[in-house]
Amino acid sequence: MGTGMGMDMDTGTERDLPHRIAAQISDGILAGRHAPGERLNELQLSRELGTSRAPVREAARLLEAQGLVISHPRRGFFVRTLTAPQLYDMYDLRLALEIHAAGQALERIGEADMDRLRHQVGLLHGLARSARPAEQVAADYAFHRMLASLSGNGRLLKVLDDIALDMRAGIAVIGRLYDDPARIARNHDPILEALEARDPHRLAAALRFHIGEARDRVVPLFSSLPT
Amino acid sequence: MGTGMGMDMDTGTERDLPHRIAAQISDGILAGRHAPGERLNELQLSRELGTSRAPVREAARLLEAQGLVISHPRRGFFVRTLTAPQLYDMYDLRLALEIHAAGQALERIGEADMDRLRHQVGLLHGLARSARPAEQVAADYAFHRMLASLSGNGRLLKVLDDIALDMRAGIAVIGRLYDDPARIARNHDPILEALEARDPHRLAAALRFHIGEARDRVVPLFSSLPT
DNA sequence: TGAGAGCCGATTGTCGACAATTGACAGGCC
DNA sequence: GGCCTGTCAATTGTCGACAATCGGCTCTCA
Repeated sequence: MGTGMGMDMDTGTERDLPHRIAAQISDGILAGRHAPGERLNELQLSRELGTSRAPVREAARLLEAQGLVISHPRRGFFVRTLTAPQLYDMYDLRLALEIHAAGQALERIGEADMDRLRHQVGLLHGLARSARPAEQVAADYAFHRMLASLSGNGRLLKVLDDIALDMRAGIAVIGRLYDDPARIARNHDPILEALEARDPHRLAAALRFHIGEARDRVVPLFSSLPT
Repeated sequence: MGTGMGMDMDTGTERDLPHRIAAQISDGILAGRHAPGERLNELQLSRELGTSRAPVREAARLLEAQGLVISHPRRGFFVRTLTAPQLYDMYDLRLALEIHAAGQALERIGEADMDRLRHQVGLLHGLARSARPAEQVAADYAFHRMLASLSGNGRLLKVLDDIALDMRAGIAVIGRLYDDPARIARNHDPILEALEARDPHRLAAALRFHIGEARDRVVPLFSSLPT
């Protein structure tokens, strides 16, 4: 088993200005401050950030290669719009990656890791009644990311991170994704059980069910968007 | 099944200057003109390309997000160096993705597609005696990409493309990868047979064997590099 | 009234310049 | 002799400016 890097892909170094700007724009997109399809005005952004346009453009290039932003030559940078098939593809890809990652994780996982996973699922259950969608999404994502990181495959984790970011950006327009938090929390129990039983088959099935359900719930909802 | 885009992810539009520069740098890395770990001198590159440094920096950002290049703040951009575990991770990821993609492709594949796949494998066999490694690699890659594109998942194809580029860049230092072209060509036959038989299990096994073999051959070779 | 040509403000793409930082080199001190 | 320090060329990071281009608007004409 290979381990390209630890679970924290963070380099630890202070980040570049273009990277910080890219993070700012990312956050802006995720927070809904920039709607999908919206044009990113370089001059306006640079003024808001107190810099010139050059670092902003570099940040936009980072986001472009990451898939969050698309550049139309001579027109500028635009927040990427997601089509339903693209969203479906991302769920499909996530499914394949997470199942594979979980399988790998099974062979590397320790008791301390199991504890953290259990804790995370417990957190999910606790949040189920809190009616704070943002925290639920975060906790859900944290669990999946934790599991993926236990695969030891840093590249896989990076791909999943990119997908997660892209998905969250694209479906930020849908406010209420977590229509039944308790059910979603419960969907994580079989995953946990399969992990404890070290049963790769059940693990794959549980993930397939959970992610497949999310896909079948979100994609149709997304398809029937106003615009 | 979703289809985010066709098999040609090319936008069709004329490319940006930064994109063209990024392609140039990519090619330079793949051709071995830029060794892994080497610093990319912005001024020199811009002069060679007849532009200023701004588009070069944007190109470097594109490559950075893609993983081909890494930026050390205040130090510049460097061609990414690959470690053996990272290379292993890429093979592992490729394995998971290609198996998944092939499974999806099974349900969408037509007779015309099968013909093209057959043709490609035939080409591989023909090239096995040609002693032209570059063309063999290209033909091999073309087959795998074709199969992956038949999954209909554009995002998956993009990830595989990124990995392939990254891998080829990292192992460009190893000249002779195709020590036994005939054997590698033969490894594609079971894949083709499984496809014709519409047998997902055999298909997965054939891919696992083929890619796993490549991994077990390349990674140790890479580990024992001079520097 | 509707369509088309032409103008105009706004925005992008690129450039050259300048300040800040880095790594290397030479020189001095212990 | 080896290590530390100060200087210096080379390079990066950022900026403001300028030309090119785009989309929208208005004006004109049938």
